[in-house]
Amino acid sequence: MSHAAAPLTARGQRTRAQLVAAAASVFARKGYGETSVNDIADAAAVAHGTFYRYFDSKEQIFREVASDLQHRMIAARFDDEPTPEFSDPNEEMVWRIARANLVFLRSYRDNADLIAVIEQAVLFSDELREIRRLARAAFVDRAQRAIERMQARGIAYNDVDPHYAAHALGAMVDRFAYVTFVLGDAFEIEEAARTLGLLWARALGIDAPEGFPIQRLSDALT
Amino acid sequence: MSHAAAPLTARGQRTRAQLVAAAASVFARKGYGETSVNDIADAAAVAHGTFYRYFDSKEQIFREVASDLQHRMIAARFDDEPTPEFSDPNEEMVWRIARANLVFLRSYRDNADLIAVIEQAVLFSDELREIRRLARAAFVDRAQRAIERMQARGIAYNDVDPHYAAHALGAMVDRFAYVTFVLGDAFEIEEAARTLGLLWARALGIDAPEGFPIQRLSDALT
Amino acid sequence: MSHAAAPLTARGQRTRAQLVAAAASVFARKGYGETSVNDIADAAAVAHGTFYRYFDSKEQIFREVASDLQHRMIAARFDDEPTPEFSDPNEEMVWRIARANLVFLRSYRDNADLIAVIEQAVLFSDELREIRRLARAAFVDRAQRAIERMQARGIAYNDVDPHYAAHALGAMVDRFAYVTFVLGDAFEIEEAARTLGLLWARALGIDAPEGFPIQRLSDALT
Amino acid sequence: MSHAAAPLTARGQRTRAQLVAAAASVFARKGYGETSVNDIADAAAVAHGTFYRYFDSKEQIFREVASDLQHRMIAARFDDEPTPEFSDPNEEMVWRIARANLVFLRSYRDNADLIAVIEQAVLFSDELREIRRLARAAFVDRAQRAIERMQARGIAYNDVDPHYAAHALGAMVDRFAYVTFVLGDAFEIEEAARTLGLLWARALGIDAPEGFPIQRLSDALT
DNA sequence: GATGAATGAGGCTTCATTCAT
DNA sequence: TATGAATGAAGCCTCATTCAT
Repeated sequence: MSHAAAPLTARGQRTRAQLVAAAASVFARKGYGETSVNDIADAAAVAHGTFYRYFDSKEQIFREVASDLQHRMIAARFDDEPTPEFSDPNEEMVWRIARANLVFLRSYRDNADLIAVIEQAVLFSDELREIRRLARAAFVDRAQRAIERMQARGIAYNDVDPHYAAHALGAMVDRFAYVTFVLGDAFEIEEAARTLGLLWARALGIDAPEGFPIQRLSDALT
Repeated sequence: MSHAAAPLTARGQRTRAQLVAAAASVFARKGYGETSVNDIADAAAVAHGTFYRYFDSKEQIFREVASDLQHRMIAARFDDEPTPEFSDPNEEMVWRIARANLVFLRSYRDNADLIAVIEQAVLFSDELREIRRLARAAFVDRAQRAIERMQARGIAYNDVDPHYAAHALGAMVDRFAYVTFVLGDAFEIEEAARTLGLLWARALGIDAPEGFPIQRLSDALT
Repeated sequence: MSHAAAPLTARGQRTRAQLVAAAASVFARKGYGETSVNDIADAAAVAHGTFYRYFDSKEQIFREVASDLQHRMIAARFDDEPTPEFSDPNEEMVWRIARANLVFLRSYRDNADLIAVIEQAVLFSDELREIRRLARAAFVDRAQRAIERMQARGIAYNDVDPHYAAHALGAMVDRFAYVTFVLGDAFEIEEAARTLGLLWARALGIDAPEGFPIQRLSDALT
Repeated sequence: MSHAAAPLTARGQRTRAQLVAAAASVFARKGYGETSVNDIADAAAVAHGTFYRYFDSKEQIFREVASDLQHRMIAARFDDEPTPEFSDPNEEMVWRIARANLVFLRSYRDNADLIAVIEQAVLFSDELREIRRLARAAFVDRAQRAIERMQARGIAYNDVDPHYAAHALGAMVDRFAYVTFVLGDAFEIEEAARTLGLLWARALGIDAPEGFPIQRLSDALT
């Protein structure tokens, strides 16, 4: 807070950005607890004290790093690509779901180390927990509204609460990504996106008969 | 060096057990990083130095605490209750799934604080990660085999890989519990078990028509 | 290196004066040790680095602030008001002494915070100690000469060394002011001046019989 | 506070005492601000961390050192020596006052360095200021009661408030000692005690004619 | 003249671990 | 077996001072 207000010169902004980038890298590599302010300053190639010109504490820079990542993750998840033409609307829906999953899995994979550290830190920072909750909510709310629309149109079963269902299915993808990219279980990413898409769609009651072709999915995103 | 092998007197065993119990309590309350050996010794009402007669390090006692919990969680998940009679086999299947979820959610809830800490610690201990992986595998393997049986009997769709599917659905329940009990999002536990059960069954293709009654579930488990 | 000699532009003089004023205020409020160069620069509304264009160190500006105050204190102590007419020369003498005390107590009160800080700093700066010694000497010498005159005229006892006595009585007033205005013991300022005046006069042997009226003192100084 | 309750073994008590002694010595030599915990630990010949087993902070050990000294000073001031026989009661009174001053000056001299540091620190520690106030009060109250008795018996003038007078005269001695032993002005200690005694007595109105012999004072105390 | 960025020495404190009793 | 004293590495943070613009 003491530093938030200071308008910075170009040089100052550069140094600050170096620190943030360095912090992201070091946090991802060593985790929150094992990272010292010294490590960050070293990685940014500035003197120890310089760190404190821009941040009050290790926790503060971590919040910034975490917040940045959340925003990038949300942006990635919402950044729609053009949808190819489908004759069958259900097919299109499954395609959309699977594609969203693929996008998410890819951006998760690209940031897995840092995500893992944030996941860890969420437990001892209320502020971070709130940031994380908002990021989750942004995604879950969207899914929830989609489910509500499908229920209204009779495409999805009406006997599940859209809020619960959206949370559960979001949790499925989220945790699958965690297990895959953080804990290192071996899954193939396109196959995972296809499977998650089918499970998700069918769980809601969307008619997605066996043998559904998901091939065009990866084609479209390569 | 390693204290594991030393045979202990009755008094020694008592002291050791005190330490483990105290550690579980303190870790749950303060997290791994914030817990000091001093805290544990204090909580166990033994002198600081006594700790090191029984454990080589803070990490070692944590592994023991974590391992204990995993075993209890696995045991809870597998500890089958008698199944009521069902005329419809699909209904029975959904009932089994939902009940398993309920059992899991309840044992998760009862240990949420400690689970959270373990989840955290998994990231900086290979050994802990392995313990966690095994616990997950025990559950996922079982689910996988169940899916394989259902696929073989034509109850479940054959176009998803049972391994992927089992992982994904396990992840769904796991993460849902985490969000609910650790991060504190407000979900009602029986409703969650019912929803997760339906999503799980339908995702695989099990015919679970709308309005499926799950009432008997909570009856059976109260 | 030394900035004292540099001739300054009008703007420079203004900045320098701002720094000195700001320093006096901050030192008074926070003490020497707790005041940082940053605090001073902030209070003067100049950039951090600007400070070092005018002063070599925190100690240097403090010496200037302290020295300024000493000079003002000395000036106040010597700045004679017109003496009212007295028929009794002893009465006049007590009046003079009491009035000098009152003047001193008042100027002490008005600068108590800063005086306190200087008192503190005297201990770790030889230069400051010397300034302080000179200020004290200016006052003590005057008192000493007055005592010598009174002894010569047979008004005061001759069996005390004027130097010792002047020091002791000066110390009395000085320390009384410190206890009152710095440490915060509750004394009423006019009553204190009256008491100190009587004690001072009688200590030297000046005939100041009981019930000496000091009323005109406060009248004259209001 | 965290350490106050711990009962210490003999070895622990030894170490603690070493630290206190070392601290007194270092504080006296370097002042409060310039003394680091490291300095104290070094002087006590213990490891840095050992300090924190016994004290929470530099401030805490300083309070203990200061408090110890105050108690010793008070004890010295009150520790009465046998009074020689006097034919003249006024002479005896002056003798008592002068002797008290001499005792005080001597114990001040023996601890001047540390007293100076405490005087300094009083300004930024409320707790210390309170300790100091109590020590002063103990002395002033005694003097005040003595003055009241003398006024009642008609030995002292009744037109000064005993509380003000006691404070003022106490301040005189206190500050004289400070100037002499801390700031280093050159005064001879027995002569100072004699002068202070005469000034004190005469200030109150005690009849102490010129040429009062104080010789027996130093004889009695050597 | 003024700015604010950068430096790095130095202080405080914690705590996992070892040791003497 | 238990105790609690001792250790010292390691981390966080401040701030007087210098430097480039």
